[in-house]
Amino acid sequence: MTYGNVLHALADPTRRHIFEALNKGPCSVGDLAARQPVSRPAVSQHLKVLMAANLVSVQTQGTRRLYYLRREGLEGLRQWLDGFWDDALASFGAEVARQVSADDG
Amino acid sequence: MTYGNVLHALADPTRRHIFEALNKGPCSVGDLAARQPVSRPAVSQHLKVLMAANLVSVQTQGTRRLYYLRREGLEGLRQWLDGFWDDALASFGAEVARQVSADDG
DNA sequence: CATTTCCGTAAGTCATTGCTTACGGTAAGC
DNA sequence: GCTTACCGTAAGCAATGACTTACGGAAATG
Repeated sequence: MTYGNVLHALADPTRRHIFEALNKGPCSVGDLAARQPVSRPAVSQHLKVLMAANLVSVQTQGTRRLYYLRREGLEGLRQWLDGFWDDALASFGAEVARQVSADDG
Repeated sequence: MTYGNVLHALADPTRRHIFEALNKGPCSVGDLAARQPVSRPAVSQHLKVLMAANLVSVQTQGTRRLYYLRREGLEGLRQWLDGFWDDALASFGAEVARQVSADDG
């Protein structure tokens, strides 16, 4: 479920651009929007989705709101991905795959 | 770009279910649809998307079409994820983050 | 206190998309 | 050859979503 939100959040290209931009360091919403081909409210809405996925966080600084990246938010997705290379699952999958390829030869 | 397709493909819950089901071994479209709350054509369309993302592949076997998982399709996404923990980027990000937290204390 | 800056949210629009039913096409069985 | 099983695609529909403009609120500036 947690990696579901992450996948959904990172599936959008604009959201990925914002996320990658924040990887270079914290940034305000206005500066973030200036480097995107979309309006500032659009960026704000995207940040809301990234927040819900625990991929970014905020820190108010005067009138500005500095968003920064949260790499921990990627952990769930990473672990889910690693699961596909799990030894037990891989060996089982390989065995079934061998049965399939057996029809070929 | 390649991980973009993967993220898009895996963002849909039904597609994830299909993908995870194929992780247990190859399966036909009908059997796949029997375990999903959607119709068979829907599964077929989802498989088309997974194919475009190089996440699955097919092998015709009589009238049946056995779909199987392709773990290589996840490599691009995995590498993209690993990039966020890259030493250089991380140190740079940490430095900027330190500047932000400097305002706090 | 009035103004400016920076931002989040509401409302509305248009494209995307996930789903369905209907159809056509290929391979096995009699 | 006809039927049956299995599947991909087309067409249509309802829902989601990404974007815009308009508005209102909070903090620095004078």
